[in-house]
Amino acid sequence: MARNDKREEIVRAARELIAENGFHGAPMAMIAERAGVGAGTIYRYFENKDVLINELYGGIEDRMNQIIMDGYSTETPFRGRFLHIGTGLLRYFIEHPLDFRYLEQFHNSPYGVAVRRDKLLGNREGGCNAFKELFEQGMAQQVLKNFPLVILFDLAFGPLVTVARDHILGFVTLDAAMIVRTVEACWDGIKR
Amino acid sequence: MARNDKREEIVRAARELIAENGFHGAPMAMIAERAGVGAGTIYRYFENKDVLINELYGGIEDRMNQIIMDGYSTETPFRGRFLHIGTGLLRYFIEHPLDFRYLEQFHNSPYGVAVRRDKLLGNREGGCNAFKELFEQGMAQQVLKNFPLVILFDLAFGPLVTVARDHILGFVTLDAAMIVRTVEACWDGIKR
Amino acid sequence: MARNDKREEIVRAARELIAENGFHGAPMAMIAERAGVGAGTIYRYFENKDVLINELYGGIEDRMNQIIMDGYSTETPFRGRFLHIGTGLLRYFIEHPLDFRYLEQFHNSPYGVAVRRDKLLGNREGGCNAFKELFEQGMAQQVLKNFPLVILFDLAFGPLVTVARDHILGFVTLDAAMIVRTVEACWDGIKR
Amino acid sequence: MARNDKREEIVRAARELIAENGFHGAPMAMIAERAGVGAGTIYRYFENKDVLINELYGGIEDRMNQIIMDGYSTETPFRGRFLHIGTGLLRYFIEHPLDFRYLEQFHNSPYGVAVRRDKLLGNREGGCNAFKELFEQGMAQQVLKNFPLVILFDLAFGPLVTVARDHILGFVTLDAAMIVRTVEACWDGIKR
DNA sequence: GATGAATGAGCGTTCATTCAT
DNA sequence: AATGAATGAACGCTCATTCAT
Repeated sequence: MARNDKREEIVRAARELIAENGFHGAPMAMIAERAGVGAGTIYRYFENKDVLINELYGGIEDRMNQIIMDGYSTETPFRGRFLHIGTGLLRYFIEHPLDFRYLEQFHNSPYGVAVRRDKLLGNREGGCNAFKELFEQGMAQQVLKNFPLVILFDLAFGPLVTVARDHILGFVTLDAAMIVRTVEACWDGIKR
Repeated sequence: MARNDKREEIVRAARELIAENGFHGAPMAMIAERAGVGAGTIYRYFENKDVLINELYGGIEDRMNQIIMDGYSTETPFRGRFLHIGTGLLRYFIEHPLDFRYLEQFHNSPYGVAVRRDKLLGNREGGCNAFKELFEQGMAQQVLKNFPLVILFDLAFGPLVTVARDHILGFVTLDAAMIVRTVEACWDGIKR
Repeated sequence: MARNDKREEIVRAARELIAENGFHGAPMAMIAERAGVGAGTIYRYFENKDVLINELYGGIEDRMNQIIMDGYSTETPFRGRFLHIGTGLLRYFIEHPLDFRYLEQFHNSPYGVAVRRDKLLGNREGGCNAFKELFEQGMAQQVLKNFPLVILFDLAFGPLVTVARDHILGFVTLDAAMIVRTVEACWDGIKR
Repeated sequence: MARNDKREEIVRAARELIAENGFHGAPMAMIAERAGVGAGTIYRYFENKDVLINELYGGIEDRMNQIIMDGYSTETPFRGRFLHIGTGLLRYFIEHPLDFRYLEQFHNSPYGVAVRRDKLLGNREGGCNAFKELFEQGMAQQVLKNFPLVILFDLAFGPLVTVARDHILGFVTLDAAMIVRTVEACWDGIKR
């Protein structure tokens, strides 16, 4: 197995196990076994479990941003841009429940807080920046309600995450139309 | 220390530690130490850690419901009733950050999922029933958008939780006015 | 409850629980509960658990000896005397399975060894002395095989204990006739 | 230390401690210490304490059966066959006092009862089957007293176990001649 | 570089014993 | 005298991490 393959297997195994069982349900030995490598090998690629968890997070976020931002254009009117990102996000969650579960586990840990702080301070790249720009422009042009940026994020993101969770847990089933309607409702919440 | 004081100390210590560090970061021995009791003493009041966690949750929920529902009247128009509950909830979260953090930890665990399922099925008492009634009536009277109840919950609750978290983590600071404006924005999201 | 009643209740509860569940399955708190007394009360009557266990043993042995030796006469010929004691013993075991189980638990512990040592050295009273006398006389009069006393004990007692255990565990069912035949077989083993 | 050595050390330490102090007197940490390994290491070789206890038992039984049955021939007359097995057993006990004490502890536990049940039902291999065959044939050919098989076992085994215990505890000392005479006495007990 | 056996601190929990009431 | 709440050492077991091979 080539070096990169090995790393990839470790990442895949860790994501699966953590998403399925939480951080507690994913001991390093189990990750190693599922990845088909030795337990010690993981430590050649990741300094320790925390680092693995953080890198895993970054990988998911990157892939998610890429998919969401595909076809995104700053030429589109505000509402369309919001719907693009919002539905993209919600669709990604639903189509990648393992990633979603992982993100939830992650955000509910000390690291999650640190990462979120960096994001809000703009220290991190990603689709969030598109959101940030969108919201700042939207407020400047009086299309959006005048709120601290963080709250605008929460009004827009909050329901999407919660809805995705309920879909994945089986409390409700979202089809394409419902996804759109849900994101439209979020828009109603933030638009002036 | 009287018997009830001791129990209260255990509950306080557990809530603090779990809120601050999560379930993993709150070993029974540490809870006992912070409560100023012996490790075995906890088991006189709670059969095991799971029971402690669940009772803690129940206590928080009860207190929260009581405060939120105080002054609530089904005579008030829909919007007013929603604002009453929504601002009550958000205010409670902000004024009881430990409770809020605890609830977050709890809902991100297998127990949390089970509890949420019961709630949705109406098997549990509490403020949620008021919400449920409000939403069902609101939809029936065409005041609210027509959505599955679960999604309506998410559109209304999701942002409040997210906003509360950001306030508590210090990413934004909510004053009384901002609390109201935030809940009003949530109303805009669900109203027809 | 009078003092002696209380002591008796503790003894009864302890015997039952230890016989049923072994020493591990009989915590002091459980004994206290079944006896209907406070946990600390036991320590007014018995210095600690070990003392309780030992006194319990003595009580069982005393009662057993009394029953077994009832009607025993040194006038009877050797064989009859052996059958009297042997069948008495086996019958007692079968009719008092709790006592038997207790004795087994007890003998399989450090205390059991000490007690057995005392017995063989003649430091303890009881039915054993009758056995001892019987065996010593029997050997002197060439009715019994010439063996160290200890071995004669073992040849005579060993099967009775084992048979009783198997009866109580349900591996075999002994009726009155079988009891006699079993003890007769033991006699065949030791007689010259 | 090689892998097999380590396993062997754990087995040795466990057998010693359990034989000397019983199951309660042999905590896993103590076994590990005496074996010269870390506490967690034991769990690489044995799933849990119960498994360790059972495997230990199986190992002892296997070795014992092999030694006892060495040179055993179904051509030999009944008495000779019984003496072969009986003296083999007693000699094994005396020469392997740790094994003997271990077996006693084991049989006085829930597992021991289950194992004995299996043996009686013939679900287990080993020297017992030779005994069983011997007894059944012996009864059929009227050489042995007519007893339920279980009782015949007890009459033959019971004294051997008891004698071995007394020898090991130092209450009596058996030499080769005394071993033979003891087993002969057992034969007298079961022969017609 | 890769391995996986070995480690030991730390977990949740039990229970004989004490002592304030 | 009697209580039973409180204790904390000790248990079986897990798992992130190390290091000899």
